[in-house]
Amino acid sequence: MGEEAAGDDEFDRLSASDGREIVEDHGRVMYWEVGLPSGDDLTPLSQMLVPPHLASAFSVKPEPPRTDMDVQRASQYTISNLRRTAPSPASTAALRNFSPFSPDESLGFEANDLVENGDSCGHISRSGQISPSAALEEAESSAPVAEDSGDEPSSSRNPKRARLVWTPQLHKRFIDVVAHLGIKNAVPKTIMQLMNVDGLTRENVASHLQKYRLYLRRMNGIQDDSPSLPDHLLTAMQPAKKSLHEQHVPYTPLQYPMPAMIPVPTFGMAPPHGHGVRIGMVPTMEHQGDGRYAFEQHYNGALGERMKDW
DNA sequence: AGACCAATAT
DNA sequence: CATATTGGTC
Repeated sequence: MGEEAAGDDEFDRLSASDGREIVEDHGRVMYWEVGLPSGDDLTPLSQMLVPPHLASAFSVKPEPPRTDMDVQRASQYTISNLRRTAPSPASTAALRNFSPFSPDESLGFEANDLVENGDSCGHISRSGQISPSAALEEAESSAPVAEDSGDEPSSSRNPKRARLVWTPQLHKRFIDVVAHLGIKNAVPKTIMQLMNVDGLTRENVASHLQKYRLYLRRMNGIQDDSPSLPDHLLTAMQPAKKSLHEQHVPYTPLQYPMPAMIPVPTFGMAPPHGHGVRIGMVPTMEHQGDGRYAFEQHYNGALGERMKDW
């Protein structure tokens, strides 16, 4: 795993409510934009890059139109990779924050996007399609949010939360956090806090943690590395690496400042082979005494990929 | 009261 | 099987 490779210094808070302005803390990012064409000079998202006739002439499949959400997602992915790649000076120890986009404002847009795209599994699955393995190892993306479309159970104080689906991204976050805290500190509440995922509850984490522990237990009992065990699974589930300094990790280090990940509630179960885009609606929110925000809901990351056997 | 965690329920 | 809920314990 990337271990603590991801360091980065102070964090830059990219606040792009609508995709353009990049506000950040120390003017660190702005200069990247110097000299770049302005938005008006760029090709509109709606415009096809390859003209239809050319596409057909070369048997090129037309690219699905991109939406702001797509762009943001791609941007996050890029940032996330940059962070991991860039060797961080000293401050390696503590994993740093990364906060692609401000969570706040990001509410409105995806709801529509999702709705309109209803079934076009095309773009939604993108994040998960980066390649199955990639999805498990890298990609961090936000899950689109879907408002309960025409759902009754008043969105407000609905006591019934939809079942959370631990997508590979969510699980990855979980693993990262657990790995970062020692086994000692890896308890539900702390994990939940560090994961910083909107709508994720302590109960959700506790349950997952229980399962994870069982997995670990079963895992080291059977050191057998016969033929099975698909690599990526191993990678994903590897026992938390104890860093040399995990002993005392109050809170700080690993932090996912923004609630980019969104739990994916669903009602029905995933069809045999994942693919349908399930839209879960989640009622409401509510909250734990300490610091978390309320929530949103969502649709399923549609990554057909589920965690297979871990 | 609140958090953990294992057991049990859905 | 994956998650949620429960209940005993600290």
